[in-house]
Amino acid sequence: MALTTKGRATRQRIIEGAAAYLRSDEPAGVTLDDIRAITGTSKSQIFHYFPDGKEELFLAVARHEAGRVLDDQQPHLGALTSWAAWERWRDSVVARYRAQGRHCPLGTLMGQVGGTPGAQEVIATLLNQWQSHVRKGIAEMQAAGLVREGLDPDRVSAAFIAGVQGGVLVLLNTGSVTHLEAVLDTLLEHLRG
Amino acid sequence: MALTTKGRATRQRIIEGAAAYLRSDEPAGVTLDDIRAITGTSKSQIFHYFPDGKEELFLAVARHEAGRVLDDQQPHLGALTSWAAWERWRDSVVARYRAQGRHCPLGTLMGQVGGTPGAQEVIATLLNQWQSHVRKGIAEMQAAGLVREGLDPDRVSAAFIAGVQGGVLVLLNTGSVTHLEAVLDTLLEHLRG
DNA sequence: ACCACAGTGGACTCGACGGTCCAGAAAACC
DNA sequence: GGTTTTCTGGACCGTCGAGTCCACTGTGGT
Repeated sequence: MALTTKGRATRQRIIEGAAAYLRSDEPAGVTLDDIRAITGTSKSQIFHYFPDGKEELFLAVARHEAGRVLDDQQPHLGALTSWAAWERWRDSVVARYRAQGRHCPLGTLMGQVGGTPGAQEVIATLLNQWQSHVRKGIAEMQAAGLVREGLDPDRVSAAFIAGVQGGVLVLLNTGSVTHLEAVLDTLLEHLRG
Repeated sequence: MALTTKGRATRQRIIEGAAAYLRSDEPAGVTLDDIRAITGTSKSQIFHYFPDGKEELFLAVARHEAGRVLDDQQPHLGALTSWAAWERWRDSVVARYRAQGRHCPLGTLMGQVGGTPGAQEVIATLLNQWQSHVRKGIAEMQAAGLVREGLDPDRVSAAFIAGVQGGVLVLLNTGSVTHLEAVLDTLLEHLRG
């Protein structure tokens, strides 16, 4: 599929429009027709740019959103080299998900193309990158002698990832960020030793 | 709706059949027709016993499954009064979800009746009960002087709940229990001080 | 100017699924 | 035993949403 300038623009408009839509309203369940309406396109355009239809489109949107997840935590996530930096990161995560509230673009997407290999790959990649940032942060703190020696960066970073995911999950269901804060603070306390 | 003995049996058969189906196969997405086929009932029976249709039925199944979640952790979850008991609990949680693998009956149900108040209430109740068991365990360990004094049972139990949820979420996506183990072990280590 | 191909609109098909309806079987109750 | 209510089977309906098709328009190259 050779895309002209106009074509690329339309394709991008579809992805970003869908992403924006997911981030705003939307209780649960997006249809191609929703996206069509939101982005001011026609059926044929969607299938022109995403020949495999729903799955291909949703995966593209999911990748787009997955990128945002990490971007929204920058620059803090990329430089966890001091306790102050860790605190800032903690705050940015809490703020981001508090703002997002009960909506979860990625969650909604996964609800529709969940089981497919492509979807799992998107999530796995996101979690891996996320965890490796945290792991790197722990290792650096360790190298600087700021963290108890006995800690396994692999294990603790995995705990952070699981904790954040769970905190967000609880937020999605209850609307409260206390669990997210609790798990982050508890793990940070444990890091401090 | 006055139910006869036969009626109660049929109603129960529908709920348990649906629950069993969710626990076994099922990639994502259950239909009333699936349940009808599995349980050997007819359309009219389903709407006879669950007049509000899909939502009412799925909520009943969700309540049924939510009960199992806690039951499967007993008797350990109810008596977290020693480190050995905590270890047994940890193992039972890991074992339960390892066995469950990538299926998540409750998750599937939530994917279909997710946003409704009823669904959120089921989840909120489950999380509350779960957390209060853990909180009680922490308080008892504290009272027995087995845990560092400074800990806030509320906060740490919240962290445990978030951690387990997140660990399971990662398991669902990646198929690996390492995150669940990591977060449980890290939090236990933190409890030990 | 022409032509080939990308881009666009929108009507249409087709299947899936939730929900309705009614007629008949089986209990329960007197 | 007869009547009333519950239980059951399954045909039927309406809607919604993914994906197809084709006719038309714009664009870029020569």
